[in-house]
Amino acid sequence: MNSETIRKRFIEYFEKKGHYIVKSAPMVVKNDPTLMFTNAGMNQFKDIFLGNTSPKYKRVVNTQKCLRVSGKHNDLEEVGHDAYHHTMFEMLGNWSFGDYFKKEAISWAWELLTKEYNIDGERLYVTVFEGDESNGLEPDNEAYDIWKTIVPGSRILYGSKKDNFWEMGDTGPCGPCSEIHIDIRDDDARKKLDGSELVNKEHPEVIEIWNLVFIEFNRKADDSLLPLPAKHVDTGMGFERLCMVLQDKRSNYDTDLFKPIIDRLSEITSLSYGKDDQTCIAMRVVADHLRAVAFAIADGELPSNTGAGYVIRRILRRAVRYGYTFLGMSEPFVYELLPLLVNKMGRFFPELAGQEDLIGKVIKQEEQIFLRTLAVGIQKFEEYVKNKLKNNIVDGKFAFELFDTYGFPIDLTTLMAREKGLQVDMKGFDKNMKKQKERSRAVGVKQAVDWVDVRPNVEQTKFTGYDSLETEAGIVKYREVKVKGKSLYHIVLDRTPFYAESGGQVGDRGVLASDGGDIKIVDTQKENELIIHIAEKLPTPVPAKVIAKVDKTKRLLTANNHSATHLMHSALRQVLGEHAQQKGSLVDEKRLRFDFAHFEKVTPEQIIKIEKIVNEKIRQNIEVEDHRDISLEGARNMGATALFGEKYDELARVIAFDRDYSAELCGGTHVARTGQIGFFKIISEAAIAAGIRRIEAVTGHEAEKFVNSRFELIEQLSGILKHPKNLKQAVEKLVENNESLEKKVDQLQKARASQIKQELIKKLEKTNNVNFIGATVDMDAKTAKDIAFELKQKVDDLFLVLAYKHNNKPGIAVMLSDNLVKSGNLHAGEIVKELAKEINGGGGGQPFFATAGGKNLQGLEKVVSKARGIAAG
RNA sequence: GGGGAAUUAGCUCAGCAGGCUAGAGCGUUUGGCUGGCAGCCAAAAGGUCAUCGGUUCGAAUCCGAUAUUCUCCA
Repeated sequence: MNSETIRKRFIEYFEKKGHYIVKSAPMVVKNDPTLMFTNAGMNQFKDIFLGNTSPKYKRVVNTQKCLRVSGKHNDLEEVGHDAYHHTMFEMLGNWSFGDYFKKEAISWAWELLTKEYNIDGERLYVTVFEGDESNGLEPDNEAYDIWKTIVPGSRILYGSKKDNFWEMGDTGPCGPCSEIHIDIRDDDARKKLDGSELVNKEHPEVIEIWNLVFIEFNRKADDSLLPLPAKHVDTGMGFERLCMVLQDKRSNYDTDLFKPIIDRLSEITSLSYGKDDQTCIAMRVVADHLRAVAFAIADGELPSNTGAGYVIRRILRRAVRYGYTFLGMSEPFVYELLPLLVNKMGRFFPELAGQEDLIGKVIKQEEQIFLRTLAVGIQKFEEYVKNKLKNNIVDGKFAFELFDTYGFPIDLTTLMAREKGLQVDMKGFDKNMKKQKERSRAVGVKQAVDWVDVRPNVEQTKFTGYDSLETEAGIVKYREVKVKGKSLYHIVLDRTPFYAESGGQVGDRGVLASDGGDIKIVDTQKENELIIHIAEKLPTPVPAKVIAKVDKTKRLLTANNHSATHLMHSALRQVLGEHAQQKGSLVDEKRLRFDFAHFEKVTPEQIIKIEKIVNEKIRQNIEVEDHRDISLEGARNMGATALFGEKYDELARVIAFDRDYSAELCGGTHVARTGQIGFFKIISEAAIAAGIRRIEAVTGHEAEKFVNSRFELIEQLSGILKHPKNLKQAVEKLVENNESLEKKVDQLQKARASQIKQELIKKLEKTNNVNFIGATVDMDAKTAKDIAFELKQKVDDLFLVLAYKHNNKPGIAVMLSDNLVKSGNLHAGEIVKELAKEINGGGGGQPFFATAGGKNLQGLEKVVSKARGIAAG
């Protein structure tokens, strides 16, 4: 059975049992401070479990793209070394939100495995929760009794809290779970030792394939458990592992999901898979990481040097590093594997197939950048070995510097050291690494505190901000959050006009007014579906009722920019082509920033065209069409632009300005009529990544200001030039004149210098085989230096002392011919120090040329006479 | 969000225990030689040493801020 069929069967089975099919949420998580990437199937339903929102369907089935590379689940360093760890994987799941519970979940799981997938039931073992006294939890006898009707007791095992009690995190929904394990050993091995002995014992052939979680508690910050009002089922079955079992393989990497990629790798590298250990590991690493990176980019997360983008960069770099070290690849090659992945998964995940070009380009460029980083690191290493190596040990501090500053992987340093018969001081490296981590962790620690409930049982904040900017509201709950020792307060209301940051639009500011005083809201953020008002101060007592007022000016200006963004998005596609899709955006009250896919610079002509179209639409004063709670299907029929990597509910909102021109799925706030935007002006266009460009633009008042400032600049320039008829010509002429004048000044200065030189030569005094020139002159240090160097070329046996005055400060320059320095035991630096005493100063320099500065102008004459004395010996 | 590093000619970089009035290779231009596949020889042009400020007699070099880029950690 191939992987596509396996996935399809799962989904269709539960669809038949009344489950609604939900699309995989994007792998990259937005609006959740605790999570960067989706790391479990339940992530997108978290709000339902937490009671922040009510489910639209009680039964749901899905396959979820997951990435485990950071935080609690970090599998990155494991990947490649065994047959089953992955960074990115799919989690198949069926869900019940307050609907069916243990009985159905268990019997359907059994039926699907043994009937649909034809797995031999004899090979399956199940586990149930044994209870835990410290939490006062009973054994899960209910699950045991249900299983007892299906499998003999000898194949039902009790498991500990570690294996059979599932928790979302330190706090939050949790409950006992029941796992299904499979024994895929051969018959001989099974006869010798019963599979039940090997369950949960890390045996590679007796493995868990499905976890059925029965969520019934909420874990509080004080570690106590509260029963939930509704009980839920959350199941997760690793898709890659299931494919391995059903395709009768011993490694996930032998399934049709990975084999084509590994075969191609074999071709490219001319190395065979399955022989050398290092080669196999490297190929698995590459095959796995390709998937993670490609899907992340498809979800809109580009490699970068901060946050989630940095994690993506690291994954790709790990692949390149293994390829470089163990597969001999010193040119980009990962991107070449992409078409195979698209061929395997592109049909089910259109975001992948639809952006193949872009993903390939981004990967290729990223590979090139990293190979360059490696080359620099190798050079630094060679230099170090040549110049600074002591006792054949590579200093840990240096190894860390290579890693920390130049991004050179430590295992490559070790490898290169070994090739030269050197050792790396790993203790020193670890010590520095530890310091770095402590530094980072010391700041930005967020303390999670439980919410203080003011009025429980309010399900979800009602957002009223599309229609009004002021509402009476009640405070539902609040909490204090400490960031960097500073306290911030999070407030949740039962209804609010405040727009929380999302879809690129910044959060609202404003006040919550009450009898007890106003609460100033500095920002509004979303945590999943929860709208959080952020304040720096909270009055005591915390008022129960407030009037929530949004900062109107900021909101309106932001709306201008947001609507203009939509108008521009359509204009971009019209001018550049349909590929110019949104890749990111930021809208606030000052400007709009828009990133989109495009492979070359947008020409000035195209910019003008885009501006023209947008301004045309503004002047048409189009009324907004605001379709709320429209079905996804309906939105699509309207021709609404949906974006990859955005998470949308089943019910969407469509914002249209002239339906044929612009219709987008959008949750933001917009103008009532486009005329309100006033004027649109692009102020910059630049590349930000491979195939991604960024436009910044302003609207209304800001745009006016921008144009005016340019206009003013021209006026000022024209004014400076006394308002010529043709400004451009006048400037050109000015530049020309300036050039020729500069040349003339140059000539004159040279003439003057040569005149001074002549005069100085006239003052030459022959004493003691030395040609002494001493003079007090009026010039700056630079000129004195110039003259000194020129005289050195002209006069043999020169002993020159220039005592100069500039800006009412005295200075001395001493120049000696080379032969005097060599034979005469003279040193300009020493001489100038001695002379400087006369002007209350100090100085120094090289043996043949030195300078000094001081304070006493009166001493200048003395300097010359004293110098004459020295020259005379 | 925090730490480290880099920024010098069109390109790639050297110079950085303060002081050779800023160098190399490639590229460009000019002249000469030469029957090619990076031809050879000679010469020239090309630099606010990222920006701003400070220390100093003197800063590409030391210090601080800013910008951009790289990089590690969270």
